[in-house]
Amino acid sequence: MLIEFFPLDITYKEVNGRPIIYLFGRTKSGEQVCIRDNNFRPYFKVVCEPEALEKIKEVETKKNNDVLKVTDIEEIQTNLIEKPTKAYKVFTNLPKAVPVLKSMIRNIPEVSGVYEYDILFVRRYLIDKEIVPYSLCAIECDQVTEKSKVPVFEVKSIKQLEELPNPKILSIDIEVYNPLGRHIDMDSYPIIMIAFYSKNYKKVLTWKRFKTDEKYVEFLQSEADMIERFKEVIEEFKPDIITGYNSDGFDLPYIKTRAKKYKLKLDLGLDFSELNVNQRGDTKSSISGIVHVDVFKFIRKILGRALDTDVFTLDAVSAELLGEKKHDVDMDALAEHWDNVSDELNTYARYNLQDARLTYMLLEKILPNLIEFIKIIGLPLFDVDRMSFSQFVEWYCIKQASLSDQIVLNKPGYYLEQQRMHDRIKGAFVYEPKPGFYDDIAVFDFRSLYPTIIASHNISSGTLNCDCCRGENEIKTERGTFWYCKKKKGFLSGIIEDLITRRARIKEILKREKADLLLKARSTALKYLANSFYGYLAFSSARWYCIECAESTTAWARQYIHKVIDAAKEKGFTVLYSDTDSVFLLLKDKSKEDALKFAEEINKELPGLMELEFENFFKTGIFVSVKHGEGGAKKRYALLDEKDQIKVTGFEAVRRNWSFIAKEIQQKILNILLREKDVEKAKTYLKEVINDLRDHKIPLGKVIIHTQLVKNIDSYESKGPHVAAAMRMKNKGLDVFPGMIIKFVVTKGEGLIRDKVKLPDELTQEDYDPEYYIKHQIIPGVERIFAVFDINIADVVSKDGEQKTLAGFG
DNA sequence: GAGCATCGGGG
DNA sequence: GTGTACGATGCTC
Repeated sequence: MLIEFFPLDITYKEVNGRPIIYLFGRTKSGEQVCIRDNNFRPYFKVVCEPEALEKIKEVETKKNNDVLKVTDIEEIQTNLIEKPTKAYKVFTNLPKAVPVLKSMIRNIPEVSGVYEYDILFVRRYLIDKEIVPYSLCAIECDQVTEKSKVPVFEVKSIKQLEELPNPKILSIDIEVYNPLGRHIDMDSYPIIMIAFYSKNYKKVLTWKRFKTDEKYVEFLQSEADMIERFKEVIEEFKPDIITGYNSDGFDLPYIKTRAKKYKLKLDLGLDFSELNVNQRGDTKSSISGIVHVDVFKFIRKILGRALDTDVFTLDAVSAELLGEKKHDVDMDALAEHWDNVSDELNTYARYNLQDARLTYMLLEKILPNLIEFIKIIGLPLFDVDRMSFSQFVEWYCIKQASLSDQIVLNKPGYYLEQQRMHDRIKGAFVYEPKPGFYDDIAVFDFRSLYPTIIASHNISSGTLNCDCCRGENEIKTERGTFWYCKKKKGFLSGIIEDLITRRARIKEILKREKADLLLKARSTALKYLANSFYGYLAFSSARWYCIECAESTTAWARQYIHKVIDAAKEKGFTVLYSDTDSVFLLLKDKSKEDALKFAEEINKELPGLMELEFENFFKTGIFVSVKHGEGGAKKRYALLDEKDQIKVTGFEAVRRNWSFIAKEIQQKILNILLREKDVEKAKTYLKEVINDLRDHKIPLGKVIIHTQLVKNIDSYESKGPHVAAAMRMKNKGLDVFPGMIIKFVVTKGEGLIRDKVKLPDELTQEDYDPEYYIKHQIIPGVERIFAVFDINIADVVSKDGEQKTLAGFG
C-alpha cells in the first residue's frame, strides 16, 4: 500500500542482532503512524591498499554478549579533500560495532585512514535516503504487527514530497514548591501546578483545592495523581510537538524526577518508551515519536543574536518578540500560599497558564525558522532545535559531501584541538576616527564580506595551493602566501556560492511578495549559514577546519577595504572611519550623487559576488575618544540620519549598573548636539540637571544603581557598594543569592562609599548624595562627549572651590 | 593577563 | 547512543 506521511521523529532499535529504523509522524489524513525499515545497514569508510581487505573482512570482536563484525565491503569511487580517491564502505552488523571496529581497522598497516564512523545511525539514514524531516514522503509499505500506540508499517520505498501543515503543538509549564527563593531541589520539593496550552486548549492541573472561576483549573488528589493525569492529557491530545521554555533542563527532568519518587511509569513514547532525560553535557529531554522542542535552546543559540535583549528569560524574549509579558506575581510568596491553601493560588494558576501560552506563541513564531533549517540541513526538528551555528555549517557540509562524493573529514582528537586553539588569525582592519563633530557623512559597506570573499576567491581546503595556479589568485598573509585554484571549484567555496546565490534569488522574490513568512525565514536561514562559514573555518573542533583559508579571508578583506579607502581619498573624499567591512566618508563639498557614483565605480572592479553597498547618509555625527586625550575611539559614535533617527554605537548608555539619570543625561545631550548642534544648550541642560540633583529634585527612582551580585557575599574580598547593600538586605532577613540584581542608593555622609550605601526603601529623596552621582555617574557618561568640543566638564559642573577635585576625573 | 571555573534558563 | 555544548564573564595566581 501507499502511505503519504510527514516524518517528525526518528529512532532505531536492535532486534535479533539487526538494527531497525523507526520513523514517526502524521499522515496527510491526520493519523499518527510509525514506519519501520529493517534494510538499512551501518557502515563507515576506509581508505587503504587492496591487500588490507582480507584482514578487514576478518575483523571481529565481542562486547557484552554481542558479536561485533564486518558483514560486507563495497568499493566506491569518491574524493578526499577534493581529490579523486578509491575507498571502501565497510558494513557492520550493528551501529555500535562501528566505533569499536574502526579502531581495530585503523591499526592495520595498509590502512591509511578511517572516516565517517561518528555520523549517528539515524542521521546517516536521513542523509543517504535524502529524506527531509517535516516534509511529506510517499512510502510504499505493508502494515505489520508490533506493540505500539500507533499503527506500524514496513517500508518498501520512500519518496520526498511537501511539508506538514498545522502540526498539533502542546505547550507545557510547571510551577514548583520553592520555600528558599531561587534554590531548586527536584528531590525535595513537589510540583504544584502543570499548565497546558494549545490552539483552543487550556488546562492547569494542581492538587490543592482553592477558589476559582476558571474552568481550565483541574484539581487532583495528590502530586502523584497530577503526574498520572499529565501523562493522560498528552495521550489524549496526541501532539506532534511538545514545547516548553527551558523544558530540556527543567520542566521535563523535574516531572521525571517526581514520577520516579512515586514509582510512576512515564511511558509517553509512541513505542511505550519512557520520557528520556539525557544529563550528559547539555541536558536533553526526549519522547520517542513526539518532538520535544525547547524554545529557549533555539532562541539562545541561534535567534538570540538578532535580538536586542541581552538576557533570554521568557519575560524578556516574549516582550521583544510578542510584545507581551509574563504576569507579574510575587514568586517568593508562592510556597507560603501553597502551605496556607490560600485563594491567592488562583493568581498563580493564571500565571502558570500565561507562561505556557507565551511559550506556545513563541514556538509559532520561530517554527518557520526551524522548518527552514530542517529543509536546508536535512536533520529532524529535535536536533535542529538544539544545534549551534558551527553544527549547522558542519551538518550542511556533511549532507553536501554525500551529494557530491566527498569523504566527510574526521573531528580532531583532543590533542589536535588543543593545538588549534593556539592558532591566532590576524583580524579586521580598523581606521580609527579622529574624535570630533561632523556634518554630512556617507556610509558604505560590503554586503556579506567574508562569505563573498570565500566564494569569489574559491577558498577551500581542496583548492589551497594547487599545483596548477601558483602566482594567480594569491594572497599574502601573516602565516605565508597562499593561492587558490582557478580551474576547479572548491567544495567549501562552492557551497557558500550556492548559499549566496540562492538567497539572492529569494530576495528578488521577496521584493514582490513582502509578506511571505516562510521565504523570509529561508532567506534568514541561508544568511546565517553563509555568515557562519568563516567562523567555522577557524573553529578548533571543526571537521573542515582550515586556518589558511580563514587567514586568507581576513587578509583579502583588509586588502579590499584598503582599496576602497585609497580610492575614496583619490576622489577627494575624507575618510572618517572604517571597521572591517564599512567606510564612513565625509562629503564636504561633494554631493550624495558623487558618493553613489564612487561606489558604482568600485563595484565595476570587484570580482564575483562581491559588492560595496550604500548604507545611509547621516546629517550629523559625533565620534568620541576611548582614552583620554588624543586617539580616536573604535566603535563609539552617535549619528543622526535623514529621517531624524539617532543611531548610537558603543556608548555605555545601556549599562545596567548605571543609574537611570546617568543614561538619561547622556541620551539627551547627544540629542541636543546632533539635532540642534547647540553646545551651549547642552551645557545649560547639564547644569540644570546637576542643580536639580543638588536640590534633590530628581526622584529617588532615577538614582537607584543596579549591580549583579556574582558570588556569595561572604566570599567577597573587597566589599564593593553592591555587596554592602546585599549585606543590609540579608540583615533584614531578605533572601540574598549569587546572580541576583542588587538595587541601592548612595547617601550623604562621611567615610567610605560602602558605608553610605542604603536600600531604596530605606530612604527619601532628600537622602541621596548628589556629589557622588555627579562624580561617578554623570561625568563619566558625558565627559568625552564634551571633550570633543574642547570643553572641560569640570568647569561646567563645579561647585565653587571644588573644581580641582573634579578635574581629570575618569 | 593567562588559565581556570562558573553560568545560562527554570521557581 | 556510530555520544559528551559553548561562549561570555569573573576570579585567582
